[in-house]
Amino acid sequence: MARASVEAERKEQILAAACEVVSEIGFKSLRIADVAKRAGTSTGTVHYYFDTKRDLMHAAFDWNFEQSMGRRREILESDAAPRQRLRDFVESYLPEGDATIAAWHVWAELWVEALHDPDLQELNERVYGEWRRAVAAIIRDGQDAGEFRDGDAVIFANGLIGMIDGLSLQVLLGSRSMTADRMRAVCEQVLEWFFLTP
Amino acid sequence: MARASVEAERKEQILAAACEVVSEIGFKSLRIADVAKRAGTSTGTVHYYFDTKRDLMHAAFDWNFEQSMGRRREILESDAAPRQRLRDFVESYLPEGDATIAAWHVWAELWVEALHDPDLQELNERVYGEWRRAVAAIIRDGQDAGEFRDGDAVIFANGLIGMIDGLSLQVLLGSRSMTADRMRAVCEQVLEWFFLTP
DNA sequence: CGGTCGATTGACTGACCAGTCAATCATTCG
DNA sequence: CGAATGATTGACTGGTCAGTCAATCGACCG
Repeated sequence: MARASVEAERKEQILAAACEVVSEIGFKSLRIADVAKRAGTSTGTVHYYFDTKRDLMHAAFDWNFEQSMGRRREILESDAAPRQRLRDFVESYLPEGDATIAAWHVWAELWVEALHDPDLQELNERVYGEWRRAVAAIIRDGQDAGEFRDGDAVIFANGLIGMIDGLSLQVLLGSRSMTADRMRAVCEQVLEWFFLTP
Repeated sequence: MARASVEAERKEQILAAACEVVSEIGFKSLRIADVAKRAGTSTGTVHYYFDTKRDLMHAAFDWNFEQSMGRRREILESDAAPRQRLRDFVESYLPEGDATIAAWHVWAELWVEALHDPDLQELNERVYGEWRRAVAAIIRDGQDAGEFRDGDAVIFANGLIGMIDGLSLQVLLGSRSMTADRMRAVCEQVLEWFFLTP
């Protein structure tokens, strides 16, 4: 059964292609034919692995998240000081560099699609939960170490993540008043207030 | 030329209908026929006033913003204390109540559409600029009155607005962990840190 | 070698919908 | 009244595309 690997490999190709296309032209404009072309295959093959466009996109959104999380595993599992870990985490989400920007684009498309799709809301909930837990854990570590301000870690985490999402959107929109550098400055300022300077 | 008023009135009907439909089913699923039906007219009439779907949606996004701003004029121009004005402003953006939620939906659709449409990016830039100026002005008032923490008012404004955007998205997505009430709590906490308690 | 079956292809179809247009209606004005 | 012009209608068209399918390929095995 050497062919079992073909399925996984081909699916991965197609999902990566789907994410690239979504990031470049948006979900609304995406055609199965675009994905097939990008994946170097035919529309028939795309449909062989994913019954409907909706199935394909759900899988692609899921895959996009797994990839993003994978890229950050190192930071989250690092044993650096809480301050550094939180700084690294925030830095890694700044919409800079092709991979990060593309992942943000896909993520933004998911949000809007999810407004009218309970299954995607579920995916968002799961993913957002992972973020929140990861950030809250760092914050609790920092509080235990006396490095961070006291207060409800979950509220801090929600505020920080929300801010990152909102600012990233503006950066992605090419705002002249909110560039990645300016976003970095805002985030650093917020972290500064949050860190206790003994 | 009594008929000049017809144009404005009909356009308004159509734009309002377009926003309702976008908010209910999303831009991607919106059909001109849906808008026509909602406005109580025909597809022909919609096309009589708006050449293309794109024209219609741009005008609708614009209209949605004007309406939102209109609903907040009272707060922004109030002569209440800066603390109260900032609280009222934040409160008015919580995704609660049909009108506010619908406006947020439309706004979210604009964001994603704008990722691939420079004209809409321009609209976002204009609108976001107005927000930022309004909030920064309140913050400066508060700082001058010695009620708010010192620091760059623009950075504060950007951070606060970004956070509101990001949190609102999660609320709109029906997140169990981010309800309007929880968002209110996060915002209040942030404002609390920001206000000086003499 | 020839049979089996997973994988791949792309032409095709049926549904959908933005935008057009010829016809009709309504208001104004000479 | 009866033209002229603005407003409205909805049937229709042309193009688009998701999903289907019959044909083909090619790896593996007996």
